[in-house]
Amino acid sequence: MADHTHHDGPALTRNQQTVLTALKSADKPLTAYDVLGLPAIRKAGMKAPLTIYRALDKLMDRGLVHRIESLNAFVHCDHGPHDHATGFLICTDCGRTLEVRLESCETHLAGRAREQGFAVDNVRVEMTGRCPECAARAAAS
Amino acid sequence: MADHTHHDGPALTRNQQTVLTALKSADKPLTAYDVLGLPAIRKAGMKAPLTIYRALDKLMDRGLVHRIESLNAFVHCDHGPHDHATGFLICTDCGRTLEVRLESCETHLAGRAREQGFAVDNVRVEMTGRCPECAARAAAS
DNA sequence: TCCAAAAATGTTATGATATAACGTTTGTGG
DNA sequence: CCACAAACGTTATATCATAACATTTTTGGA
Repeated sequence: MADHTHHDGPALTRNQQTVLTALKSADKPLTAYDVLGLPAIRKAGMKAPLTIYRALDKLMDRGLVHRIESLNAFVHCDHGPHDHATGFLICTDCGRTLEVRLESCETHLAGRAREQGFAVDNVRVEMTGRCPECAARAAAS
Repeated sequence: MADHTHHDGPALTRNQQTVLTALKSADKPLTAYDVLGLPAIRKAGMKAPLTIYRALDKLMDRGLVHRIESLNAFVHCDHGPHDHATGFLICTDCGRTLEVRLESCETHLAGRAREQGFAVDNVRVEMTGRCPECAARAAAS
């Protein structure tokens, strides 16, 4: 190995790094405008929505960030780079999400699609419900 | 049986019926604004977005219409009333969708969630790819 | 090194999606 | 027939996302 880091393309730009750090610091998915409103983002000089969306697009291209469609929000990927589909568990009480791998399920889903003659290239799964903490809190009340 | 129809609540209102008919006539999902722009809708006197959204909300409550999150669009449910989760196959070429039942897969997905202590109440699956027609057309070119 | 092409960014404006607030009408049960 | 709830109309506004175009930065050769 010639280098001490694993490369998947060029280094992140300053904007991209700033946005990624912001998402990592958040404990739940943030909308682009949530990100835009963060002090760290303003300090970095980012002040237009497009600036945020552009950084998010690049981060998604690399699989470092995922979009939660049903929330119009973005969350950093805590599973490291991966090829297979992931699903998200979204707590309707606290808004936090949990990412789950869908190894076998992806195969199953894509199989169901193939039965219909459909050639799948992307699978998205979002599940809503209560996270363990919120379920416990609800049970206690 | 006392009646010849199966009831699941009160009859649809005129607005709801108009919107449902519009979605049934469409060959792919429509956004609320797509619906708003249809001649049949204008003829029925519906002219504000909120009018459409309200009808769509009620239709979704009854399971007669589904929302495709990744398209911000709505499609009528051609599977009749159902409890279990459904998935959508979305063709990235023609924009048409196919609804597929997820009987066994839902169990699997919810099981994965339960492993994490998550109590799931809703599962959404959206898959993009090419429908049989578009795949054939692409192969021919 | 320096230049040219590509990528990223800044800035302004605008497009697309969705809901708040509030008053009126309609439908339904007592 | 009345009272209540649901649906509706209307206006305004909130929220999410991209177009267009000029400028700067990065990068990869000559």
